[in-house]
Amino acid sequence: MSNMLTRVAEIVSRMTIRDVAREAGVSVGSVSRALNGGKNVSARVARDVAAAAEKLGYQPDLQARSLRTRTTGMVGCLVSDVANPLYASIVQAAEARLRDAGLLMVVANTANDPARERAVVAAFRSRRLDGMLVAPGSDENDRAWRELAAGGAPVVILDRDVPHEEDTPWPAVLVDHREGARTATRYLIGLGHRRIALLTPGARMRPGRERIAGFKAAFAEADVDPAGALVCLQESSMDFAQGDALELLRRDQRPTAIIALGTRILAGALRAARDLGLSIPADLSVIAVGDTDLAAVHSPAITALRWSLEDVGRAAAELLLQRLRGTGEGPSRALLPVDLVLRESCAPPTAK
Amino acid sequence: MSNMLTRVAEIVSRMTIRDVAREAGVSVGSVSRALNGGKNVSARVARDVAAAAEKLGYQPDLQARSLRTRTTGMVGCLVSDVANPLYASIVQAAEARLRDAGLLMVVANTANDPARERAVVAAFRSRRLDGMLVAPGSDENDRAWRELAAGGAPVVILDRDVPHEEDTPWPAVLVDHREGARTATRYLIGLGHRRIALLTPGARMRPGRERIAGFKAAFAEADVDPAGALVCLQESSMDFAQGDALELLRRDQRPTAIIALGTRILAGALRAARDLGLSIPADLSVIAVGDTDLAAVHSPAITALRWSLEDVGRAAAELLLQRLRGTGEGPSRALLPVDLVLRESCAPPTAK
DNA sequence: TTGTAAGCGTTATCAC
DNA sequence: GTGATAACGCTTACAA
Repeated sequence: MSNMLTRVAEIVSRMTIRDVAREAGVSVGSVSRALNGGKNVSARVARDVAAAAEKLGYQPDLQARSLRTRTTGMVGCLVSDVANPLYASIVQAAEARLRDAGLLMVVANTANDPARERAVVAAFRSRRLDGMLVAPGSDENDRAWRELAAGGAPVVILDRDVPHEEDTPWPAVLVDHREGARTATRYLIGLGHRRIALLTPGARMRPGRERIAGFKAAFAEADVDPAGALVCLQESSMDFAQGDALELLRRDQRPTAIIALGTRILAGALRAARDLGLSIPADLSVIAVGDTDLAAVHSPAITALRWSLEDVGRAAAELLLQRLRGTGEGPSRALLPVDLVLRESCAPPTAK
Repeated sequence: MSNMLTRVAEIVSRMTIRDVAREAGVSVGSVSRALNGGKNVSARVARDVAAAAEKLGYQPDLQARSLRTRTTGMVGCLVSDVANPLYASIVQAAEARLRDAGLLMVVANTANDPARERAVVAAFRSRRLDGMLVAPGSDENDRAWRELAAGGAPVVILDRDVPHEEDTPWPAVLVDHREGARTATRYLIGLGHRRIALLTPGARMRPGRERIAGFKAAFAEADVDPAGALVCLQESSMDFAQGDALELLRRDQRPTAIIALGTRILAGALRAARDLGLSIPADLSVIAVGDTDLAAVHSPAITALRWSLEDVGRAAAELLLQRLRGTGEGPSRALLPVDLVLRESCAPPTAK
């Protein structure tokens, strides 16, 4: 019994810097200096302190250190849903880079709920996180953004247009969805398509808005009838997309090509095509927005717009680190390219 | 200029409990009591303090509070890769539950590197996190697990068998992969299959080991030739799986059914079948382990083993919260079921 | 009920 | 170079 208690005590009671100081026969100040900078410490003290720390299994309390240094070594990451592959890869890459820099990452999902966003921002602020990566669910949540700015900690926005004070845009990593959509659309128009449907979730967020803009821009440039540019706003659910696509493909003047976002909407469109006996690419050309497993594995393989989520995460981490170190400003925004990966799902429309 | 400075000062300099005390005309102790328990405070003080806090925009420094209370309000989550959909959903669900309980979650990816695992465990410990959720990349990393135990903070293991001291198994959330694999195999045997291939990554981790055990158990129970149970260890790469499956399906005595893990391996197997002109399910039956988009959307739709990742995350969070609150032990392990979702990819083998 | 003061474990500022 | 000692912002006995 007493044996057990001893063991528990051994395990639980943590060694403090004072214990180390006593063991090494020096002052706490010396221990701190020896363990940190290594500056202004004699070789003897350095050695004794290291030995004592090792012997006692001392591990500094970073929590306490934070109180003094006013830096927590943690950054927050606010996304709507880490389980969404789109965010998961970004978070993954950012975390890797930040951990290499010795920082821990705190994640919080908001499910696109403005109230939660505010709560998370407040929580991050109260916990004094050194910085944050944010991908809000909507661009409109003024109270949250004011809080964000008031926090004083560096912030990097992930592929969103968050409103800002006049002349101080938020540092951000942006993806060039507009140019991507334009390229894809131009490609389809080049193949001879004149009625193309863009299946995308609402224009509430930057990526959707930019895609729609690029889509329309391609039609305008090519000088073809803009009425052929069919924008179909989608809930991000497979069933919903399937229903919508069915309706769309049954029309008299059905589109001869579809540009569909992500896994769910793409899957819905593919199912609809199958249900109607339309073969790809003979009867219908398809381009996926975002290169998912499904696009790559489907037969025929689906031509897709691809951008690097890892790059987004890495760039965001880099931007944040730059601000944290306060080293000469450098660029505060990054615009990442989108590529069109040609596969087997597009062909000229069959004459009618 | 001075205007700007003032504004910056307003923004950056944080209000402390002393500021609130001064503003409200009470002592810091009273402020603390008023803001926390609300116990032993007169209505007047409560009102004045609330007003002062509101007016000054006071937000308590949770970092400082932690130092006193010895609790950080944060839990760590160690996984090999949050971008892996398998973990992403678990992390998502756990985070949701924990945040509801007022806790923040710190994530760290280890890429299955034992050294990183140790580093992460140490970092979590140094930061004095209240508890942790752990899914190691391998069950063998003794130094890390000792550190983990030494930390003293409650730990919940995610679907792994981490070695433990004699009589104190780690609290854990386990998935019944063994029973799942057994059910799937039994189903195929019932359809008449006698040569079945199990494509799964190594047996280094619990899920793989359990699946193999269940697979073999089904053969043993059914009293059919155990030589028909083909275990094919896979890298988790599509190309590799495709090559392997090709080799497998070209054999004289090729398997008439395949059980394949996840998206990548499943995709490889499907491609191999297509390349060889094998139609599913006429020539080859297929069962997916894990219900992915690919399985649901493929034509024919793939019969799959499914378990709830959300439940894993939720259960883990629940188990951890229970320990954190120290409320009477309760069960320390959860075993979650695996279901077989019947779709269109399985049929009796064609006579040969 | 309220105020005072002693920490929590560090780091940083001083004299020496 | 080294050792006291004062913060950091908060909670919590303990006194009043």
